[in-house]
Order: sequence, then C-alpha cells, then structure tokens
Amino acid sequence: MARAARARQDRQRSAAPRATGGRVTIHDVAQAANVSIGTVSRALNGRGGVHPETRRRVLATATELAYDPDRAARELSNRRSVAVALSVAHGYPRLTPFFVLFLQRFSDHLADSGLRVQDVPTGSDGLPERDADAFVLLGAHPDDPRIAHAERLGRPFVLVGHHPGVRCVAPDDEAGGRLAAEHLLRLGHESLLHVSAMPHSQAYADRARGFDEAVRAALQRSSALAVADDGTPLSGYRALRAHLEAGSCPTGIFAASDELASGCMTAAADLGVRVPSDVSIVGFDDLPEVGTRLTTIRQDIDALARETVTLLREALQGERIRSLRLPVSLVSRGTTAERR
Amino acid sequence: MARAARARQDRQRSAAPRATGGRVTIHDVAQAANVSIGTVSRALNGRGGVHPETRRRVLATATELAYDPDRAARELSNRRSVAVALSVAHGYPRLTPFFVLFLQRFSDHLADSGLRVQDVPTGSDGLPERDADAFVLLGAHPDDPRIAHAERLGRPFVLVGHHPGVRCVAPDDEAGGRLAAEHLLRLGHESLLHVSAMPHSQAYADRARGFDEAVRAALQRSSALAVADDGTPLSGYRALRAHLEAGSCPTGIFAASDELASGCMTAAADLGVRVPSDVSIVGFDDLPEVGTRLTTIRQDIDALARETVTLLREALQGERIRSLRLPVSLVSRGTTAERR
DNA sequence: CTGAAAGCGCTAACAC
DNA sequence: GTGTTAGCGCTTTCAG
Repeated sequence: MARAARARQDRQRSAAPRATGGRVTIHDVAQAANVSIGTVSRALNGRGGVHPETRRRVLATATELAYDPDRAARELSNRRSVAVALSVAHGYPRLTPFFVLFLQRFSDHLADSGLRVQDVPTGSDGLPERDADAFVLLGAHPDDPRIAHAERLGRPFVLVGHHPGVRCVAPDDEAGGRLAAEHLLRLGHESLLHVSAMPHSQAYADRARGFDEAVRAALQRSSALAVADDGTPLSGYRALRAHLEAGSCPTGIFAASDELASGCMTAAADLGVRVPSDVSIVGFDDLPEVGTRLTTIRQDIDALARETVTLLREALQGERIRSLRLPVSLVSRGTTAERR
Repeated sequence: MARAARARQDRQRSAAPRATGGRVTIHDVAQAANVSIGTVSRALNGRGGVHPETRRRVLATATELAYDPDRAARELSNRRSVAVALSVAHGYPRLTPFFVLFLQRFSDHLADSGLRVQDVPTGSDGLPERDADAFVLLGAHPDDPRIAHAERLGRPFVLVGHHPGVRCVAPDDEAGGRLAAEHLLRLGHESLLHVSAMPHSQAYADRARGFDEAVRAALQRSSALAVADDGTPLSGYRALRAHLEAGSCPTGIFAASDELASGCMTAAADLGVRVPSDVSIVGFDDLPEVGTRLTTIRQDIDALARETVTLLREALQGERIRSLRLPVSLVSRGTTAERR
C-alpha cells in the first residue's frame, strides 16, 4: 500500500484530529458521520444515490461542524472548464455600488461552487463580445437582444430581471415601489415626487410602475416625475434641484435608488429644505455606504447573487426552468416623517 | 507501481499531448524544456538552486507556451494559511471606483500567487479589527496608527502610500500634481484653481503639493483652492459651483481626481462655462468610466496592485525592505486648451 | 447505496 | 542542480 493511501486511511480511522490548520475538511465530516468522504460529497452536492437517512445525518454533522468546503479544492477538482460570462447591458455603468456589490457576491458564490466568472464586455450591438459556456445577463431591459442571442447559441443562461419563459431572478421592484408609496401616503403626504433615471431599465421601470399604481389607487392621480440623467447622486441632486427651483414643493419624495436619494438629500440641504420636517425622502436598495441613514426599500443583494448561482447551476445541469422573485421590505429610518 | 504514478510517468515520457482541456500545465512546460516539473516550479518562482541556463530555458519555454499557472492549484498546494488582511483607513469609502478597481486587481494578483485576501474592517480607533498573517494598508495618512500597530504585532505589511523605513508603494502623486500644473501653465493659464478633498489623505496632499510648488515656481504665487467635502463627483460639482458663483473665474482647473473633475465638468456646463474654451480642466487617475474624455494624469492601478503583491511576498519571505514610487503621466484629451 | 481511490495542477521536502 | 513524489481538499468514476 502506498504511503499516501495509508496516511489517508489512518486519518479516517484514528480518532485524532487531522492537522489541517484548524480547517474543517470533508474528512472530518466523514469521520464524524461515520461514512466515507465520497458519500459526504454526494450528500452535500445533492447527487442522487444516497440513502435519505444517511444524507440527513451527513447534512446535520456538516452544519454542526460548520463545514465550509474549500473553493480552491473544489475548483481544482471540478475542472469542468465552465466559463461563466457575466454580461452587463450596453451602456450600463459597471462602477456603481450596486453592480460592484453584486459582482463581489456573485463571484464569491460562484467560486464556492468551484466555478469561475469571466467578465465579458457587451458590444455596441448589445451582445456579449465573446462566447462562453454559460451566461448571466445583468441590466435587463425590454427587447433585450441578449436573450435571443443566448438561446440561439444554445447556452444555459440566467437573466437578472424578468422575462417570460426564461430562467430569471430579480427583486420585487414593483412591490418595492408600492411599499414606498404606501409609506409616504400613510404619513399623510399627497404632494408626491418620483425621482427616477434610465426609464428603459427594467428595474427602474418596475419601481416607477409600482409607485405610480399605489399613488393612483389612493389619490386618483399620478405623482410628479423627475427623470435624472443617470443613477448617480450628482444626477439625483441636479434633478431635484431643478425641480425645486422650478417652484414645485413636494412633501414626499421616492427616489428610485439610494444613490439618487443621497443626491436628493444634498439638494434639499443646499436649498434650505429640511429633511424630514419639510420633505420626506425614501430611497431604494439599502446600500451600505450611501444609504445608511435613509428610509429605504431594502433588497438583499447577497441573496440575489446566491440565487443567480443556484439557477445557473440548475441551468448547467439541464434542470427545469424556474424563476424567482425576491422579496423587498421597507426600512424606516430618519428621512421620513408625518406631513406637518 | 501505483497506477496513478504510472499514468503520470507515461505523460511525461510520451510525446502525446496531455488531455488537459487545452490548458497548458506545468507538465507541458517541463516536457518542452526537457526538465522535471519540480525544476519548472523552482525556476518560475525564483527559488534558488537552479542552473542559470536551465532557468533561462524554462522561462523561455513558459513564455513561448503562454503558460499561466493555475491559481486554484497553487492555492491548494501552498496552503501556507496566510491570511492577508486588506485594511482601509477609517472613514475611507470603499465603494469608490479607485478602491474597487484596486481591490479587484489586488485580489487577482494575490490569487495568482496562491494567496487569499480577507477584507478586514477598520475600527473607530483606526486599527484593523482582526489580526492576520500579513497586512496591506490602504488610504495612508499622516500619523497612521496602523503602521505602529502592524510593527507591534510583528506582522509583515505593505503600505500603499509612503512612510520612511517601511515597505511601501505609491504612485508619484507629487509628480502628477506638477505635471498638471506644467500642462496648464504651458497653455498660458495663470488664473488657476485646485479642487481637492480630504486634505489629510496622503494622496490628495501630495497632489496638491506638487501642483502648488510648480505654480509658485512659475507665477510666484499660489493658485486658488476649493476643498470639496469628499472625493465624489457631487462634491466636486458643489465645490466648483460655489466657487464660480462667488465670482471667481479661473481659466485652468486641476481636480485632484477624475471623479472630482467629472463633477467640475457638469458644474461648468450648468453655469454656462464652456470646456475647454472658457476653462481647461485636468483630472487625476484616468479611471475607465468616469475619466474617459478628460485630460488627466494617468496612474497604473494594475501595476500598483501587482507591485503591492510583490512587496507582500517579499515581506512574507523576510526579504530586505524595498519601496517603490510608480510613475504617472499626462494624458491629453479634450478638456484642456490654450488660454484665449 | 456506499467505500476506495484516481486525479485536478501545483509546491516543497526529500533523494540522489 | 535536478528528479521524484507526497499531499493540499475535493469530485467522480469504479467496484462491490
């Protein structure tokens, strides 16, 4: 018997803990659950052919031991050479907080599954410039040419957004807009303004629709609308400033993102309008650095990234198409108050 | 002989290419250079004990074959359990384009070396909240408590910035400021404004100093200064707008970052000041999305990240302290012109 | 349904 | 100075 094999054997047999530098490995789980590492792997990855009771036991011990599979090992072993392309819609900025946060989480979860991202630029024709084994489409918009493109290529893909008959996942933007409206209305605000941007973007459009429907249901009329050049704080600032300088004085503002909202906050301050006593402001996203003090609609970016990876793995394994809509919720902080 | 061993042997002996899915591995290089994989590894990693001629040959074949070491394998094999902590100075934003770009490049290069980052938050005392095997200190500022802290801990560390007697790397911010001044002066501008932010930050301070020194040398007086609240476009916008509305009318502006510069561009446009015919604007960084049309001082973020990793590895191996200052250069685009 | 072991690409310790 | 090989943690045949 080769020395290596014996060493491994010893490890599995002996009660002494392995010297893995504190890290819990698949061997530890196997030993604790009294099965082989192969079984642990199968159980954990949902591969068929494991007795339900065994699977349960393995899963339980894994949780108990706080087992966290090593991504390098997984990647090395998988080596299924799946190149996952992350495609961002043409003209969509990539250095925005939301995108950065999503990308970080997404690569993390992907790496945990032993897969690797490949950031693929979108050409001016709106299509990904390189082929890949699988696609993740970000920045969905109506008549997105990338969907047909991925289907034509016959590649598995996941759309972050929504589209009939396609594997997709997205936050419930429409419900978020509704939540914002209801919150503002409940506080007695009737002079409402919606600050938005990039109307062709599915996310912004959905948020606006949800907000508008709720407002119309309550007040029998639409709110005012200010469309910023893009989603940055500066654009939000300029949009609100122009609106206020034109003489309007809303008491409730729903900004379609925290970034826009943060620009609105500054504009209000610069024009001597106090928040929340003069005007209430609701944002969207609940981003770490920009929206920390805002009343906002929270969406779970980490969950979004995680589910994207799940759907992607399902796609890779040829499973049935499934779509997800992730819940959002209102986080009430200091930027909204009752109408005076 | 175990089957695995034989298979490996066969691979090395036979002329047939390995079925590695197209990927060039260390085996391919070894075979082509007529040495063993061990020697290839040593040669490539600069470990001593390789004949100069052999090393040369290995390096050459590696380049020729476009060999790109697999990071997962490297990481798995290394497993030196080095936890590299990336520490950002307290109060320093992490969602800024510069930081995001640096972080991406840095993790990439680190992963290529088989190391792994661990993003460590900085407490309100200005110190990293967790211990680690090595530190990278970002956002250097005078009297940075983290330097003494890392030294006290006896941990190897690299400062992105500069400090006597410490392993550090930074772009030549001062030279960049000088370059901006000289460019503006050469175009005939004498009514100058410097838009800066966060004066305690080493980078901003150095850029300001370089600019000021060059201006004083030429005009025997300092330029005007506008300090923005932070480094964002919105802050740059407000700073310049306030300055212009107060009655000043500079013909040459040096913004300490592309983000600030982009805000300045918008402010100028909003106030009917044309760029570059009425005013010339120079930025700093040459960031992909924000500074694409700006005349700016270019710094190489990828090189900065790469050298940081190099210094870190040197630190880990206990080599002599060495410090780097990376060159910057002027990129002339459409936002500067001769004074009318 | 489960265990054993090959092998992913690489580094380092050990032989010669 | 160079070759050989154990082993990093995991997935996946292949036997039973």
